[in-house]
Amino acid sequence: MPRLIPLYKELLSEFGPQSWWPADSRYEVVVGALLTQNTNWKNVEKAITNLKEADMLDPRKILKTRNPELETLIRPSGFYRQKAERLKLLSAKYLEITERMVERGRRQGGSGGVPTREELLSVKGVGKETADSILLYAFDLPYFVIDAYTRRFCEHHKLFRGKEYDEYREFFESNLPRDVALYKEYHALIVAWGKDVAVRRPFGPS
DNA sequence: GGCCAGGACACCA
DNA sequence: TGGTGTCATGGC
Repeated sequence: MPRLIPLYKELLSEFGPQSWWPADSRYEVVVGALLTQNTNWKNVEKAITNLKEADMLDPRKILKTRNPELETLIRPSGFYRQKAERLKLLSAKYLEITERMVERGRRQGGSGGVPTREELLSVKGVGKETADSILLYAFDLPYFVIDAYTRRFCEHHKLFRGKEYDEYREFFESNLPRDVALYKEYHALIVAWGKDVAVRRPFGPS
């Protein structure tokens, strides 16, 4: 466990609990995960607010809406044409997953039918980071989310040096207890750290 | 007014 | 597999 837990405690005491993901529902997490791709979270908030005010934060309603209307609502999040298209694809998958979970629960009692990483990755527009964000923050499954901040964090603290997304993910997952709450908070804290570093040292890490 | 943000994908060699 | 172009808004 190369210093991951001590570092976690340092981050927690410096930045405090982040309590991610900021959302009122599971579907809102999914929507946010897609809209935040290469975009400032502030812009995503505007888009989600628009969807809420239009009473459109519902996968069935999204699927029934024409693209131009959807594009107008999510415009602040950028890349709005492709995101509108992909939000529909992801909403269809979301319905498939949640209906399956309900059915499985009814049949067997309890949980089951949760999404797999593969089925999320099969949706056009859902890459590894988005898939893992959904698995972790929307479905409480133990996948550690890797983003640009996480790579910088590893570089900065000389924890690990790799190139592939999954190399980083496996580094964290194999060196931390398999704890969903820990995964959630750790990733959020790394983002808080990354934003803080960006403000204090605008010309890059180190 | 330029740079970048909680990426993903297509296309090319 | 590695590099490059594309998608687009809003804040600083």
